[in-house]
Amino acid sequence: MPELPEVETIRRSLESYIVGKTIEDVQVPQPRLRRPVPVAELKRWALGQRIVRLDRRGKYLLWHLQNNAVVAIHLGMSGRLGYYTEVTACEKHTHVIVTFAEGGVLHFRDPRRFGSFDVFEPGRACLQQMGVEPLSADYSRDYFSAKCGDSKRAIKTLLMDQKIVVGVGNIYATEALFLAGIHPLRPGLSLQPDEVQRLCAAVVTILNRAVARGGTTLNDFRDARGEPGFFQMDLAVYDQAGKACPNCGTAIRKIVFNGRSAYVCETCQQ
DNA sequence: CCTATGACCTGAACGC
DNA sequence: TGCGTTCAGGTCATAG
Repeated sequence: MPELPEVETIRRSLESYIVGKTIEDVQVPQPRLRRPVPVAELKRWALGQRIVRLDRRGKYLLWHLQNNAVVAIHLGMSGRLGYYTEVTACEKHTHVIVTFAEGGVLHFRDPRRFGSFDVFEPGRACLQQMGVEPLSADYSRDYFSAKCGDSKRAIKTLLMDQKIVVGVGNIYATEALFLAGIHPLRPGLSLQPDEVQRLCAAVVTILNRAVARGGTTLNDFRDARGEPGFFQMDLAVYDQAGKACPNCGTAIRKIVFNGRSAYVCETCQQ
């Protein structure tokens, strides 16, 4: 489900509930996820530890513990974190339950099991293969050009490649390409310098807007408190097949490649 | 190395 | 009502 803005929204809402708290218990009623939840390691490194900081890296949520271990959570397509002040009955597809000494419990649910819930022991580097953060100073036209300027891959595929830039998924790649006026199927090497510039700027604009609005409410996105996002109004093209392009009125077309849907205004995006 | 494809899962929405 | 089909915000392994 979530891309960078959704994970960031969850991070912000969860932060106030669990930073400074001590992990008293970890239960794993269903360890099967993308990778099995490492139950023994998780208990070994997390039990009794205080959470000192919540961070986000791409689509991962990171819990930095007092002993320098890191809990890394990916929500896949359908992952949810639910915070409750009282002990609460375990819903279907609940994989991990974390209980805090100061009160409060957190449930991780993921029906499709594309998510993950891992722990990295103190000092062990994690998530080394990931690209730059699009909302950081590392992300520039020059960086993107260097990574994509020689590639024949479709620009939308490049935008979604987490080894290049993290956090951008199908919705925001689609929206950024529309805002930049660039066709999703264009090979990376075909983009002119001004187009790369426009695209990088569009990614930043779209992500900042989405973060400011608390993520996208397409189907069932909720933050850790169960509040819906507020972004539903201006998805210009994503999931808008047949509707009028907000710029020119041309019908938005759905195209499928790399096993994913993309939406495009064939007039505005060349 | 690069690229494309299917596998991994469940559930919601839709057509008949 | 129910059954079958299609599709979904993401990675990952493997084949060419």
